[in-house]
Amino acid sequence: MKPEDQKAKLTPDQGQALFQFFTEVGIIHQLSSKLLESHLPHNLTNTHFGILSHLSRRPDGETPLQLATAFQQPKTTMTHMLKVLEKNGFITVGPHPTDGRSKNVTSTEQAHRLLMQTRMAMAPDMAHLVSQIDPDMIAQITPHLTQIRETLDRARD
Amino acid sequence: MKPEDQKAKLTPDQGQALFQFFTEVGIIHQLSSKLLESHLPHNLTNTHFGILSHLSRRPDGETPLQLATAFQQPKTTMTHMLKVLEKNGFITVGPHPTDGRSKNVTSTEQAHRLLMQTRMAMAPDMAHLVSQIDPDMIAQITPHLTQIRETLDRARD
DNA sequence: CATATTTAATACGAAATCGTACTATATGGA
DNA sequence: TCCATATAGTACGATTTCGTATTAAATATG
Repeated sequence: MKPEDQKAKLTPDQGQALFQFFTEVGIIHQLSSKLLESHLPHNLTNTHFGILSHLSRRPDGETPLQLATAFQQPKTTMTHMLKVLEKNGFITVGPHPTDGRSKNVTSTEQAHRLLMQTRMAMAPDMAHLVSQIDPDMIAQITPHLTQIRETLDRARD
Repeated sequence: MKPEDQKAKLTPDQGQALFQFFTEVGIIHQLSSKLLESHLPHNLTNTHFGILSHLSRRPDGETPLQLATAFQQPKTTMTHMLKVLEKNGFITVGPHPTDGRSKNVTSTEQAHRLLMQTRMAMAPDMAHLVSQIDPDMIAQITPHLTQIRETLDRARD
């Protein structure tokens, strides 16, 4: 093998390490989702909560398609999720101000209350985790995760 | 507030940081799952692949319940997934040698071929990621993730 | 300005998820 | 041994997921 070999090469160890990494990420995701959902009304998921949280930071609202892409969900799945949130009074769905094909989704006061309430309810769990995990370590790791996420995102061609 | 205050306290910043961390983990999980699934037969998921991979390291097989707990899935979901894997010839489900209530699940030669093939197919993607991410960083982070995963796991009471 | 193409959302149906209830087997006392 | 209780798996049904096809509105092109 010449050094001018261009192709990026993957050693078995590196492949192994990446798989290991993704496996841990997957399990953490599942466990943390369950932890969150244990404090939510039983028909609401992690993603529902994420949508409400996202909308709370955007008072002008978002379109269903924006939400679908933000949360990596198929449009049709988002349609259904929004129907659930609307039926439970956490969002209002109105006409889009400038695009007649679209809709405008905003969160309600009730959603705001749910967010506060849920964060309250999770505080003890979070405190427990922080007592076991070392928040500095989290703070150090997160930017790296962000970078990995961005790379994965760009790689989705 | 006296110093002998016992309760673990959570600063808003720490809560914020944890949420941020879990959010990144969730997105990475989704993106990496999609990446893997793009190289799998279209009716197989991340979890199916995980099951086959898990079984390939256990020639004596596992019970459905062991698999369900290993992959954080409800028993009934596992029943369905195994039915799919069996119908596609990736596993065989036989009687349990010592427990009449249970079953014994083993992976087939065809599953072995699928695993090899899929890892092959993913190699270029993985190599691309490694070229952008720095494998040492992954190697450094993963043990911390493992620790967090274990903590979360213990915390599920 | 007419019309072809693209885009946002949904209707619909097939499949997957998962909680509840049930069956069959195992196990731990009396 | 007999029976109470626990455990492994599944049947079933309500809900969710998501791909395909459809509708309606926007945009581009001539």
